[in-house]
Parts: sequence; C-alpha cells; structure tokens
Amino acid sequence: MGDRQVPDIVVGRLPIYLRALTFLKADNREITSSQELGDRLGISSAQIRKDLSHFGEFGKQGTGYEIRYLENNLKEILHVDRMWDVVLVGAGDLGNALASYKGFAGRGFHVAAAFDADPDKIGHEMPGGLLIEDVANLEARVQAAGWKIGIIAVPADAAQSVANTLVGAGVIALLNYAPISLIAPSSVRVEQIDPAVHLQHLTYYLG
Amino acid sequence: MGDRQVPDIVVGRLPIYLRALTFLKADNREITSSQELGDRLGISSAQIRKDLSHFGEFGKQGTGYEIRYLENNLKEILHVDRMWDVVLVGAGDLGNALASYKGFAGRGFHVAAAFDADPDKIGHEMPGGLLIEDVANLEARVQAAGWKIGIIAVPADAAQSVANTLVGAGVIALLNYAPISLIAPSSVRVEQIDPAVHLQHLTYYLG
DNA sequence: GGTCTATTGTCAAAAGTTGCACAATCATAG
DNA sequence: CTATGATTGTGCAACTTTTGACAATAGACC
Ligand SMILES: NC(=O)c1ccc[n+]([C@@H]2O[C@H](COP(=O)([O-])OP(=O)(O)OC[C@H]3O[C@@H](n4cnc5c(N)ncnc54)[C@H](O)[C@@H]3O)[C@@H](O)[C@H]2O)c1
Ligand SMILES: NC(=O)c1ccc[n+]([C@@H]2O[C@H](COP(=O)([O-])OP(=O)(O)OC[C@H]3O[C@@H](n4cnc5c(N)ncnc54)[C@H](O)[C@@H]3O)[C@@H](O)[C@H]2O)c1
Repeated sequence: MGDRQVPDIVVGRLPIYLRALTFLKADNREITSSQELGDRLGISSAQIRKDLSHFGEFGKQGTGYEIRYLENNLKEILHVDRMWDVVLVGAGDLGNALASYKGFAGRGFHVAAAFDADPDKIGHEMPGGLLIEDVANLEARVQAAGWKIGIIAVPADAAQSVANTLVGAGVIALLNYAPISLIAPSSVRVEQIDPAVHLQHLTYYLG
Repeated sequence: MGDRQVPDIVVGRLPIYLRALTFLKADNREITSSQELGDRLGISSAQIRKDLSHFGEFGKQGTGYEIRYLENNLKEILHVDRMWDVVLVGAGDLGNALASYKGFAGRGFHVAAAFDADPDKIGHEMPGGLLIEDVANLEARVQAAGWKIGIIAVPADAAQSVANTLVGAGVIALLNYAPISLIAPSSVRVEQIDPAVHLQHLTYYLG
C-alpha cells in the first residue's frame, strides 16, 4: 500500500472487481472474501488481495471484505463516485444502442450529447430521447461544456478525424468503437472495443 | 519460431496486426515494416517481430513485410481464412446493432441466427433481415447446426443461463456483452465486452 | 481467557513479458 | 561486384506480473 504508481494492468481489473461487488450486493450479500471473488472472476485470490493492497487495507483478517465498504472505496479510486458526462459521436445503429443503454447510469456515466454528420439525422431524436446535433458544432459544444470523455461510433474512415476534433476540444479519454487504431497524444487515454478482434482471438483456439 | 505454446497475450495482439494490415492494403500499400506497424499501433517494433516469430518468418531483411502475404498468414493462424457462423442471443438494441453490423463479414464472421425470449419479437425480423427465433429452441438449433461461437446480448440476469444452454449445446467460444463475469468450463473460451468497464478504466486517470 | 478457524496483507520466489542490440541478409546504387 | 542502408529474427538481460507461503489477527465458541 501507499504505492504512487499503480500498474495499469491492476487498474484495469478494478472495474471488474467493482462490477462483481455490485452484483453481490444486489444479491443481498454483505461480506465476501478474496477467495469468493476470485472464484467468480477466474482470478487467484492472491492477485485480488495484492491488487487491492496498492490502494489501502480494505479487509478484515478472518472475515473478509465488507461489500458495501469496498465497493465505495473502489468507486472513489476509479473516480466514479460521481457522474461523468460523455459525448457520443455517431448516431448509427451502435450509437443508438449506446444512447439508450440503461447500464451506464448506475456506473458513473451519462451520455450528455450526441453528434452526427448525416443531415437526415441532425435535429431528430435518438431512441433514448437525446437530440442528434450537427457534428460541425462538435468542437464548440465540447469546449463550452467541458466534456472530458468521448465515445466514437462513426465509420472507420471518419474515426481519426473525429478523434482529432474531440482532443482539440479538450477531451482526454476516448472509447473507440471504430475498427481502427487511433493515434492520439500520450496525454489522451484511448480504449478500443472491436468485437471482431475479440472473435478472432477466440477463433485462434478453434481448430 | 516453431514454438508450440504461444502466449495468449501474443495471440490477442494478432487481430490488431491483421486489422492494421487490412487498413494498409485498403490504402494500396504493398509493403510495410515492423517499425511502421508499431508506430501506428503504439507497440514497439521489436514486440511485433517477436510476436510474429512465434509463427514463422514472414518478412525480408532490408525490406519488411509484404502486406498481402502477412495478412493471409495471420488469417490462417487465426483461422479466419474461412467464415464462421455465429449465433446471437438477445435481439434488443445491442443485438440489432450486431445483427446489422457490416464489419463482421470481411473479418470471418456471419451472424447465422438470432434468438430472443420476448414473444413480441419472436417471428419478426431484425434490421438486417434475420428472423428472430424462440430461445426455447436455442439448444436444439445450435446442436443441429453445429455452431461453435455464441454472442450473448441479453440482460445480465439471463446471461449465465444462456451461456449454460449454449455450452450444453456445443458452443465453445463465447463473446459476452452482459455486464457479468460468466462462469464456464475451462474448455470454453470467453471474451467479455463491457463499455462501462473500459470507461471506468479511463476515469481512473481523470483527476 | 484460551483455542480454533478463517482470512488478510505482504514478502520473496517464480514465471512471464518486453526491449535492446546485433549478426544476418536483402535490395539498391555506384 | 562491392559498398551502403534498411530491416529482419533472435539471444539475452531487464523488467513486470503472478503465485505461494505465512505471520498476524479478527471473531466464534467453549
Ligand atoms: N453495429 C455494431 O454492432 C458495431 C459493432 C462494433 C463496432 N462497430 C463500429 O462502430 C462504428 C459505428 O457502427 P454503426 O453500425 O453504428 O454504423 P452506422 O453506419 O450505422 O453509423 C455510423 C454513423 O456515423 C455517422 N457519421 C459518419 N461520418 C461521421 C462524421 N464524420 N461525424 C459524425 N458522424 C458521422 C453516420 O451518419 C452514421 O449515422 C463503426 O465504425 C463500426 O465499424 C459497430
Ligand atoms: N445497449 C448497449 O449499448 C449495451 C452496451 C453494452 C452492454 N450492453 C449489455 O448487453 C445486453 C443487451 O443490451 P440491450 O441494450 O440490447 O438490452 P435490451 O433490453 O434492449 O435487450 C435484451 C434482449 O434480450 C432478450 N432476453 C431477455 N432474456 C432473455 C433470455 N433468457 N433469452 C433470450 N433473450 C432474452 C430481451 O427480450 C431483449 O430483447 C445487456 O446485458 C446490456 O447490459 C448493452
């Protein structure tokens, strides 16, 4: 504990722990152990204890972890003890799914605005009721609102340019769904989601 | 080269390399280098060369890699030099986006069938034209067709049971979108996609 | 209060991964 | 046909991550 540079790979597991704790809480459980969490997540109990120890001492010997307490601490560590506005670019099929996704709210995120380039879409509402704005106004709106997180759900050939606009406007965290590796300044964090990449990882192991 | 147990972390990068090569090819490029690939992907050139060397020698000293040749080899290695039928469970917002996603075809995948539990949806068509079938028939249909890959896009509380059905019917690779860590036999490979997990990974680094 | 069981937090060892550096070699130009 | 420049594949060293083991200790029970 007391480390001042936690490995990124450890940080990446914290949301998984948090998700598991929320799940247990919904099941009216009050206490859990590194062993139980590990079994559920397919991770060794030692690793969970080690990971958590970077941030403090959250458990009690002989007993384990109070779920609500550890959950709150993880939320704080991950900075999701607040709501983050997220700006969505691309109001296609995927954008629609994301805009109406109920799962964000409980986990710290709110899709604050959506942008598209298609004149037939601009001015209309997305399934969730969010207005589709003109991507021409993206930079100004992001700057004015001070949004820090962007989700990119446009075709691959538009993704880098959208990313550049977002970064230019002050966004410093990007979640990219387009099947392309974005290039961004090292001060900007990028996470990529590409189902084909995951599926191809799987097929390697299929005869 | 000649290894007979390639680290999973290496396998996980191959689809990224493949994607980058396809992108370069679309740009009418014929030759690339580990240096160029690395710059685009934010990976060291040495790592790319090392990764590839697990599978053979694909480059030429002084020149680099012939894009089409390396691409074909990676497709073979990842077993996407063929089309895989994929079974989709859950015809909600996300299922709709996945069913009509144009990006799968070029990368080895075809959504062969979709299932849902909602009587109002069963019998109707998804946006892409795919018939929504009754999840009650899931096991029998999977068994009969011999599908090996499943995508789970149902709510979290139904995901584990759907996974169990799929595995019971012979599926050995799962892509899970539900925000829950699935438990599966070790013979079954599972990949998880959860945008909130990615976003929380990002927010850790935001003050 | 003492004993027993469960479980943490942590140290050190083991295992795994990445990066460095360079000989080997290919293409090109003189 | 030799020199030059580029770039691979790889052995080895450095670094990172995971695992095993266990003292410390909380709580339950007698
Ligand atoms: N549909 C899926 O399930 C799925 C899954 C994974 C990844 N993706 C990827 O996500 C992205 C979006 O997928 P989709 O299925 O929603 O595609 P889509 O074609 O339905 O939607 C893309 C939207 O982006 C808009 N757009 C295009 N250029 C733009 C620009 N410069 N600025 C703002 N908006 C712009 C289009 O008008 C359209 O509304 C694609 O890159 C796709 O490869 C989609
Ligand atoms: N919408 C998104 O952008 C998004 C993003 C990430 C993850 N997810 C997750 O993906 C899953 C689906 O999301 P969604 O937005 O499409 O939800 P949704 O509610 O729109 O759709 C879920 C579908 O699953 C069906 N279903 C429920 N139980 C079923 C069962 N036992 N068998 C078969 N079908 C069943 C429902 O009838 C419904 O059609 C959820 O777990 C969600 O958390 C969604």
